[in-house]
Amino acid sequence: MAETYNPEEIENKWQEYWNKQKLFEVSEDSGRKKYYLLEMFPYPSGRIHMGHVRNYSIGDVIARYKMMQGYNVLHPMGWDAFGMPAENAAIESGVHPAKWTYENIDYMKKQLKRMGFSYDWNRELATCDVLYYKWEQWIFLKMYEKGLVYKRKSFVNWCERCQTVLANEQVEGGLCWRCGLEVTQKELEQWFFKITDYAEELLDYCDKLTGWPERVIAMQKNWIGKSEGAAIDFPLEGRDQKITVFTTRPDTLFGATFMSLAPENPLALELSKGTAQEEAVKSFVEKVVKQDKITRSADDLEKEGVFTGAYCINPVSDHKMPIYVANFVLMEYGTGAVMAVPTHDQRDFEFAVKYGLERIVVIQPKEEELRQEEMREAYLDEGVMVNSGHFNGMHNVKAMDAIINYLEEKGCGKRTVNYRLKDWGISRQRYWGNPIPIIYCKSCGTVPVPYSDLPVILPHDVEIKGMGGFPLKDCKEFVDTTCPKCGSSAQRETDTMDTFVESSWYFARYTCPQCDTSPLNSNKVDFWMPVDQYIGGIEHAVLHLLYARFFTKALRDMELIKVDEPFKNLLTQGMVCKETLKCEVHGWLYPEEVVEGCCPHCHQPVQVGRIEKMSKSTKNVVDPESLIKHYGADTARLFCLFAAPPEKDLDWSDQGVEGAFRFLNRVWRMVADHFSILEHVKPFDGNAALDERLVKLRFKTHATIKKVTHDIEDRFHFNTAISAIMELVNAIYQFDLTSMKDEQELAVIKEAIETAVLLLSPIAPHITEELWKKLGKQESIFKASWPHYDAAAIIEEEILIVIQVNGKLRSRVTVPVDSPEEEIKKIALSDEKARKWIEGKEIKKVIVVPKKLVNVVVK
RNA sequence: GCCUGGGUGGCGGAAUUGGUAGACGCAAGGGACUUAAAAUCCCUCGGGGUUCGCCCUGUGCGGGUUCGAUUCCCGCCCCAGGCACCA
Repeated sequence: MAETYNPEEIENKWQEYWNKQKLFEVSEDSGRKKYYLLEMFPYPSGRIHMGHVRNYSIGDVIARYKMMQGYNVLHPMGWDAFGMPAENAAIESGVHPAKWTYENIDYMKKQLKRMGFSYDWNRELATCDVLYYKWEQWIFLKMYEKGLVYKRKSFVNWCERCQTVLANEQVEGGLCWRCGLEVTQKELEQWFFKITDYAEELLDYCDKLTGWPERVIAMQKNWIGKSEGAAIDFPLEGRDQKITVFTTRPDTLFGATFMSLAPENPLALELSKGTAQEEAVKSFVEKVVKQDKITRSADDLEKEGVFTGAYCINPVSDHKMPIYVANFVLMEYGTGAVMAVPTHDQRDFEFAVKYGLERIVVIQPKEEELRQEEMREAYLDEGVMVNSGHFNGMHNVKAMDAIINYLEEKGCGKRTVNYRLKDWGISRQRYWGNPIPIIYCKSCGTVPVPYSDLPVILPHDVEIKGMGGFPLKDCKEFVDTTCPKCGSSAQRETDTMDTFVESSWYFARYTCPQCDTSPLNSNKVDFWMPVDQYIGGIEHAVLHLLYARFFTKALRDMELIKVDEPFKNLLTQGMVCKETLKCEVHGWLYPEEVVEGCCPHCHQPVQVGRIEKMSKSTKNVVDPESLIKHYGADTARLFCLFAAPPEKDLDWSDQGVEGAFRFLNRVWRMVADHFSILEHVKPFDGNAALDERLVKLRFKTHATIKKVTHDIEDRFHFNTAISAIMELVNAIYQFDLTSMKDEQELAVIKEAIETAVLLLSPIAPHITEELWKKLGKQESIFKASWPHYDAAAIIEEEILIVIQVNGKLRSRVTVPVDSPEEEIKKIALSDEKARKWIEGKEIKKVIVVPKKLVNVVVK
């Protein structure tokens, strides 16, 4: 009896071998074509999860496949190591974030190694290492020099009890996630990156990213949110001042009967000052500004407002427009002021009805006549201009341009483009992040840290408390410094950078992770960039990918990099999901808790809930480690790749894993049970006549090479590639090797087996490496080249032709492949089964599709 | 509301350019091997009918184009994701 498949043993063995052979270490001085494959790096949370297993398995197949195709493959891995969980761990259990992070990295690195991924570990980087964040500070300073960084006041979520800033995702239903107190908005000085400078280019290049999924492009475009329109000035009554608004509907300008200001707009308080409205405006503004962002943006928020007591003048109609403060106007979009056209904007309509404001119809539809007093809602569609001075009678769409031209001539407006995209606020009042390299001096003001003084080292000994103050602010040794300009005592900036900053350039840093003379070594970065294939979760479709694109353009303009875009091709993989179990009383349950289908606490029957993303909170996670322990890394990889195509969500199935394991055992036995027979057989070289059975097997072998190559190369559809390999293995199993003596037969089978093993190797690298050796090979299977199909072997002499009558399948016949159309037609018409459906009817037409089918149309 | 995807057996999914719908796997059922079980191997497996040859029907729903539609077009329903008082 041959040895059985023991994944643990062989996986460890080959992982060590690859490591010793330095199989995956690459450099740029090679004559081979480069291929840069990158998967999104993980946050070192403690342990890898199934999402990582899936993401990195997909990447590893491509990396190994490209390697076997002869490419010089850069496949790095590292750690997105700054961030809040480390700080939370410190608050909860007193571990220092650095210790926590590095211990997690150690553990997760072991787990990744245990999966057998083909990383060049020499290039490993952790973003919390001084060497990495030093150069990020350098980039920050460069951006500061170029005017891409600025500081301004901005609102943040603030918890008064915890005395801390909260990220949007830490606000749960308007309450602080930690203490449950109502979250308020607090205005703080914040650092910003001027991503809006690149808005147009970021949008423009969306259409050039042909290797990106359409939906990601759509999301990015959506996020940038370009809209074209006009900026129009409204002079204030009785003051030498004006309000500028942005509108996409300049055609409705004659219908603008009042003005709405955002509560945050300083004009709101300014205009009401000294009027009877002052108090009302003040209390309204206070009330709205205090609300948290979630309550504020609720879709059922009642439209409310207050009159400011001031008026402005419609520049085209000279109409006197009351100025209101309204809770639905956003300070962040446009100018924080909106011209209100109640007849042609639903929000303005509702507001006007509520406060009894004037409505003037300025666009008339063709079908009916609008009367403002009968209108139940705003009219938003096209029509003809009315009540609009000399624009009357014009179609409103054409009038847009005409009105803007008119405003430009009059000097009270201009054509404008507005973006939804806002500048990127990067200030975080956190400890575990990259310190912003700025110094504040009483006499010199804001002073950037000189390049020669970098890095600004994040101090190790700080007290991390759950409540009150920012850890860095309380660290005197860090804060107190001297001004680089005048030498007098000064204070350091205590904000750290958003962790999205680190992930905005790590892909470039992988090309030269040790470089300490510059953020990027130009020879290396120019050799490897752009990333040929980037793989990661769809959850990063907007922010991370947009920021990384922005950084690449900014780095390009600093002449640190030559490419315009970082990622040539993008694959966004779906989530890993699993069935959930729920007790009506006790909530989510782990599968192992459930006793005979009942809740362990109340013994009520457990409901099998819907399939949801694996998550600790829904208790439907599967730990990769136990999976590997039980089945090995190859089975884990195979299952993840086989269960669904990468871009779709993957539904977890324990039986599916079992099936993947079963298949690997089947492959194992195919070789291991017969290797004494096969070891010294030379694979068939294609130079002799074979009997029919062997011709068919050879056909299958080479057709499988063709299909698997296509599925991996052009589609990343590993599930169909695997099923093709399964078919080949099934075909090989049709032969009884033990009783086989014919050399030619053995040669054809050996060719088939070697092919199956080769094709499977990027997917299940350990088992195939072992079997490759058993097949008598000396070198690693990953030094073998990817098989090419023999075109001659997949030429068919006879092919199956389908015979249809009136489009319905009636018969099948086998004909010589080169049969002329007339011949096929004749065969079809005389076919016994087909004749039953043709006889007694008039043949109207016969369609012959070469090599496919014949369709006889009868009446 | 707008923008993307998607809807195919009991389940995950195939069908690549308009040409045999359901590859491959899972589950289920049957059989072989075994004292027995596991493992393994073989067979069946959309629904309905059947004289076991086959026949009818079937890819969310309703139309259309075509010799022929899961695939293309129009209208609708449902699901998932993203965006959203964006002026």
